[in-house]
Amino acid sequence: MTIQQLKYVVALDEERHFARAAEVCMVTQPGLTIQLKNLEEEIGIKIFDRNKVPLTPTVLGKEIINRARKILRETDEIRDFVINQKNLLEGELKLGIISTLSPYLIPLFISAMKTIAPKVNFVIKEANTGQLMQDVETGAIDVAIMATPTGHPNLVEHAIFKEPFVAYLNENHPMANDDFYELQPYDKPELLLLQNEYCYNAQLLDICGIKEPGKIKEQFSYDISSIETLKNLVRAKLGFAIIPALSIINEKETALFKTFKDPKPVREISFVVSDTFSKKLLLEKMSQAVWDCLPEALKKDFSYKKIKWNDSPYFINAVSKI
Amino acid sequence: MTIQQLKYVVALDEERHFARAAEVCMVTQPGLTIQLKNLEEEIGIKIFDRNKVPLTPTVLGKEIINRARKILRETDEIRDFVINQKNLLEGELKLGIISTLSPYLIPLFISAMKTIAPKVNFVIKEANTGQLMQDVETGAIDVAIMATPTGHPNLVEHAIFKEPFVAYLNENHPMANDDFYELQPYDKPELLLLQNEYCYNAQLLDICGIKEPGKIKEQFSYDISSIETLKNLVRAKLGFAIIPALSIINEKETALFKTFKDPKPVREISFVVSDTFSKKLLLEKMSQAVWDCLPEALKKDFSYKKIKWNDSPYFINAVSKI
DNA sequence: TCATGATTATAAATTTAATTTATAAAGATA
DNA sequence: TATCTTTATAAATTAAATTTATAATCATGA
Repeated sequence: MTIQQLKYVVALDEERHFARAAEVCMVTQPGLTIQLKNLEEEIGIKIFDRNKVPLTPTVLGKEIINRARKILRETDEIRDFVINQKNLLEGELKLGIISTLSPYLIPLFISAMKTIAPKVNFVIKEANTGQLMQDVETGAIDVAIMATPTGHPNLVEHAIFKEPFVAYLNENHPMANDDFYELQPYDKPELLLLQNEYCYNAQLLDICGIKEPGKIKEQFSYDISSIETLKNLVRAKLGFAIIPALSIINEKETALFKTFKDPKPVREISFVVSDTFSKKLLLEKMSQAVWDCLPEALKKDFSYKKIKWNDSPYFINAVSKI
Repeated sequence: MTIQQLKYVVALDEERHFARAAEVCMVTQPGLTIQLKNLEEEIGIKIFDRNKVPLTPTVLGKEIINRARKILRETDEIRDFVINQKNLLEGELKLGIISTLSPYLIPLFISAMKTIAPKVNFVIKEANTGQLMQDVETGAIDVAIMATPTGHPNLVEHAIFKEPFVAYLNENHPMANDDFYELQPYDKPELLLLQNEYCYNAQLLDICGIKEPGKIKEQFSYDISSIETLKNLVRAKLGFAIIPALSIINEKETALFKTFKDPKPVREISFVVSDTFSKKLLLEKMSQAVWDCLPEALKKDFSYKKIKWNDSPYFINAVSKI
């Protein structure tokens, strides 16, 4: 069965005449006759009764013609769908992004998008994970870039990359001269966390295998609201921090940023959209833009351990290769 | 776009590997690669991202893969549908037929069906049109053979043939020696009708252009329940009858049966089924059987005037050629 | 870093299939 | 009976898919 044969069947039903149907299909009559014959032999039934004038579909033939029509419509819809998607590559897109990623990714992302889809205007909002999920659901933003899986049933996640965590030690740390960092029991009470970043903190607690956040170092009297602040606290020898890899790509002095031994703890970064989001080609282009602007090290395969930040039943904690 | 290309796309999504997908499709890897390329160029979008390992569908690609799956499923369903229909060519079928047709058609029909679908057992019920329509709707019978259109929205009609009416004159009739019959005003009061056959009588009144049945000849004191009775009444010179053509095929003495001049009045005989009736192939075979057993004269084109028997809005009184 | 293995892409040759041209057969028409 | 219309068939042609062979790419391990 070929799509062409289905076209012949439908044309023949409309024209009720071999020669005219062939003309409509821009082929000659014997070509159409033979292909109809081939199809009829393949499915094992006569679709048209040639004894009647004008020729008439058989009872079963009518059913097959209807099904053929549907299939042809659907093949056309594939084409139309792609064309429509291309039209959606202009206009405005409201993008939310978690604050522990935003300062490092957004500048690179925006310049990559300028090349890939120059007619799209981005309105960017920085917020925490909970806020972003809510905003996506209400439609306040179109797309969020955040750590996943969310476990939220109405949101669709498109994973883009795995961002490893790195440890930032101060120069007095016992492992300050090692190549890799491995979690030490004495580091746990020193772990610095962020204010108002439940998701991020939960990931760190998971890395450190800490169940009860109460045991960790008390927060300071002011809000630690950014990764940059964390770094400065480490530099002031006030603790030890675990930070995402993209936050060190602009650092000059890299000696005290230690990657973990394999499997490295990572957070999965994804585009999160509502399940009714329709700009799929734009999403694809954005995914491309993020991938293009990533440092090479993050594009390569590596052994990783995906870190969880919630206890959703949808979440599966996995050790695998990208 | 070809069905084969869609198969390749789906196989590739399942295997995520060109060589393995090609193996599944029983082709070589370059063949599959080229066809995927052709399809991607035709619709204008990359379906798979070959940069990732293993290769991954693009966001838009996922959508296309889903649509491809649906189309392939539907093509398979065409095949399955035909196979299922063939299985329905055995078992029992409850067939209803109007009494003005039954004695002439059923014997011929049954012997034709014995060749075409020998494993079908028919349970035949003779009844009037109203009863048959009700029986089809309730499922008491599967198929009815009757005059159409019925105008009933839940019934589906499959026209089989047009049966002309003929006039039966007694030997004293002024046109007894003519080749054709044309309706005469003096015949109207002499027209013989059937008891309990609203539909048949309505057709005769339509032929004769009579609006008010009250004006016609009073019925006799006993029920005239069959065409054969009508014929005998004519032979007894008790009136004039219009009868369906199939009722004279076994008559030896044909001189007093007169066909009408063109356009001949006809009744359209159809299979009538409920709109949920599913044995379409069987219906087709039955249609074939009826056609095969018809006298040649009824298979040929002729100019006709379709006679109505109800005032349904669905009915269109037409003068045309078969 | 160089060779190796795995994977996808490309080129040319081959096979398969669809289509055309030409014509026959069947049926209707005049 | 001849003619016209329509569909079917045969052989030749064209187009397209597929195969074989090989190149290019990229990750991997010595």
